[in-house]
Amino acid sequence: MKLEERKGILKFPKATFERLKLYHALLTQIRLEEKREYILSEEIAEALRITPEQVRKDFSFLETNGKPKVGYYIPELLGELDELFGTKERENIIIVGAGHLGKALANYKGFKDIGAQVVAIFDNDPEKIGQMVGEFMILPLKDLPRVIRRFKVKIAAICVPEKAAQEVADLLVGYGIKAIWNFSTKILDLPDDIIIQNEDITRGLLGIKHMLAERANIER
Amino acid sequence: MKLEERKGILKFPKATFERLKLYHALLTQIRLEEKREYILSEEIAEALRITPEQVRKDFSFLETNGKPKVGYYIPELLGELDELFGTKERENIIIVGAGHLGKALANYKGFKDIGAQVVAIFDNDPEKIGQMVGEFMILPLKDLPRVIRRFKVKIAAICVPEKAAQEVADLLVGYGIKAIWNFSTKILDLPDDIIIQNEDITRGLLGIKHMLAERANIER
DNA sequence: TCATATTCGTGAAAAATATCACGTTATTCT
DNA sequence: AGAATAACGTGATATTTTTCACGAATATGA
Repeated sequence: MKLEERKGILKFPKATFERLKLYHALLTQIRLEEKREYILSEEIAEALRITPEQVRKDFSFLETNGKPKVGYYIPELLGELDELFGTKERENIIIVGAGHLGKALANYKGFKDIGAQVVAIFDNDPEKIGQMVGEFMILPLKDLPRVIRRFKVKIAAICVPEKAAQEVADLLVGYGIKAIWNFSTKILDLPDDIIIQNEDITRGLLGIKHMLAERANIER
Repeated sequence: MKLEERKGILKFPKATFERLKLYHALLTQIRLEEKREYILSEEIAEALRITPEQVRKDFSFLETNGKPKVGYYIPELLGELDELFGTKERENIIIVGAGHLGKALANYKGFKDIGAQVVAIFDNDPEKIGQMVGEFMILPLKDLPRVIRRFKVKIAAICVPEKAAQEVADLLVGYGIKAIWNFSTKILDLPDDIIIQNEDITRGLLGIKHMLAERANIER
């Protein structure tokens, strides 16, 4: 294990970091839905289908401590995770592509829980430009530079068809975008210093199919 | 390393399996867009931001061999991956929730590339029932049992608001659904034998925010 | 044809991650 | 208050995954 503490910022194992996101989501939900104060590692583990040991080990990288027989104090734990993920620091994002997917994103209400805020949605279809999506008016691509500058946007969600994705990504990078949140299935070719997060949903489906097939095999 | 070969079915390391999905997506794209026959591990690695050694190691679990100085023969490689993922065996899926997200899924054309097929979309809003989404008419939830039986549906995509997700999931499981493809942010509580694939997009955004913050730190 | 330059294939080593085991601590019950 | 019990914290161990290093194979060009 090779952890570094640099300028007070704890570094987590990558795998732990991934699970911290899950804990954050779970705890955020519990806080909204239930009026409970404490949660056991066992309960978290069951909800996320992992082991309690894993949960406790992950939390050992945090400051928050649990109490034997009682569990972790949810407000404290969630507070630390919020801090860690910077949910208080707002990051502005733009959406390119106002199809169903782009509209779904534009209407999503959960961004504020993770410190994000949609500031505009774009499309190049003259029919769509000017229409409203929730609180946003669909803007033409030529407005991209202005909006990116005005709102200091670093993150852009790409919701255009596969054929157009690379072109749009290049455009965005040209305008100074630092991270591409890619909802198209196209595997983008971009400079190394540009962050790419692919949300290609078909991967999840392949996983499901494989598990179903595996299960069918075992049962026979 | 502890691999098993059981009834002719090779078991892969889990991490390798995840990357095989990426190779499959990349090669599928290349076959459609370009007219090339061979690809180097180096090229694959660059596109996916991993190392060529990793690619070659992963492929070492497959039958397909590459040729030094030439690379891997794309049709053979893709053929083996298609076989592995069962893209020829069609799995029927239903969509519950005809909001923007459900509609986006219903209109997605890439399912056939991975051996899946949407057969119906459902909603409980009387306003929406009967409307068309692409080629599908939105059906009421009471039709669920009939459709599930008729099309032998094992996979259901949940595209309803967070508040309704658990209830819908329970309903689906009651009707015999085996795998839940969860597009809501709700962390579902379901029997262990039900496969759950969460597509909660906010996790990806947390990752982006973290990388941006990390980068800003390094640069200072 | 032979030398050279690439690129593949894959054991071996290193690194990362998960599991185990058990001491510690907080609560509950008598 | 003291004993019993349940759950946390974490070093040690086991497993998984990645990286390294180098021999083998293939194309290219003199």
